Amino acid sequence: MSNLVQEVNLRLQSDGGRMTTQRRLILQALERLSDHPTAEEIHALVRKSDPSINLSTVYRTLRWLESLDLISSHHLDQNKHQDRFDPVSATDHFHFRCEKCGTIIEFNDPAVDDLVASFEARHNCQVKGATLMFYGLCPDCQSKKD
Amino acid sequence: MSNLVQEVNLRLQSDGGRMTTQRRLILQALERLSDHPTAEEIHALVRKSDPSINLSTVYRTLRWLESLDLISSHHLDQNKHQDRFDPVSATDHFHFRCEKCGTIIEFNDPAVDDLVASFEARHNCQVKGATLMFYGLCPDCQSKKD
DNA sequence: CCTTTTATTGCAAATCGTTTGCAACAAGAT
DNA sequence: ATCTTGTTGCAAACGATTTGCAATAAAAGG
Ligand SMILES: [Mn+2]
Ligand SMILES: [Mn+2]
Ligand SMILES: [Zn+2]
Ligand SMILES: [Zn+2]
Repeated sequence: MSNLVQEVNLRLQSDGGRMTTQRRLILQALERLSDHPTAEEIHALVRKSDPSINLSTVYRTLRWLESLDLISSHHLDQNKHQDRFDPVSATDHFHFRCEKCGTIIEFNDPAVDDLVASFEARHNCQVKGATLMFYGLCPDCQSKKD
Repeated sequence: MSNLVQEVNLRLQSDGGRMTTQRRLILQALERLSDHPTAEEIHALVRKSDPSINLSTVYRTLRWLESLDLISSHHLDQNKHQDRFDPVSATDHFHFRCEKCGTIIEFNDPAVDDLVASFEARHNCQVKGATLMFYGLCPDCQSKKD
């Protein structure tokens, strides 16, 4: 049984709720689509196993998983008002997006914590989360001609 | 004459195009609404001077200004798929958003450049832009009871 | 000035991504 | 096997933004 399915089963035991075929399929899809799929992309994949599954069920399930902090969502595309889902919780990891081919590279840097600390000190704020995003050209797209 | 209006007139001279009353009003609104207004908020303000101005004109003008790199837009609200416009170009400045009252604080930190440099070196990428966003509690909301 | 050209507008309708109400369904407890 | 109620599919509503098009009005040229 997949990792996410297990994790969800634990939550269901403590919080109540039901494991359904739809939920199982969506969780499995999230694990296969490790990149940052849209709801439509997840829908397309689960439909291959169960063509009757509805897009609204996909959305409901994704939002539910988000509220459980098992996945997260971001606005990764600029000029697109579309959520992309991250099969990984909001643990601090950040994104680079290639403006040419759309590739997403994930990264982490402990120096962000220093940035946060410095900002908190300067502005007397309490920072609970951060999103950091770089845009530019990936190695492949740099070498290609324009 | 306002700063933005002047800047736009320069662009019109070199690139062609027309200065209209609608554009002038939208530019002035952008200067007055220094916070991060939505298109609707800008529309509401310009309507006070010219009630016949249409929301689609506001959008068209904002997107045009964005393409000229005179303003920028961000997804500042989480869980809201709405653009907020920044009367300032995409010069590197970042945002903190209070999760309780919605206040936006702008800040800058040269250490972000180091972060970028470090990422570029590690991943052989060329970074052209960055967005950084913190969420948490502003000074006021920290002191208030929950 | 007046005419002409064409960039820009207002309007209504279309589009995109997402959410919601509700009756039908099915998980899983009894 | 039955019952309860959480979950689903469907269709419709929704919020934000964009688009096609005929009407309007800048500003250039006479
Ligand atoms: Mn990610
Ligand atoms: Mn700003
Ligand atoms: Zn690329
Ligand atoms: Zn606050």
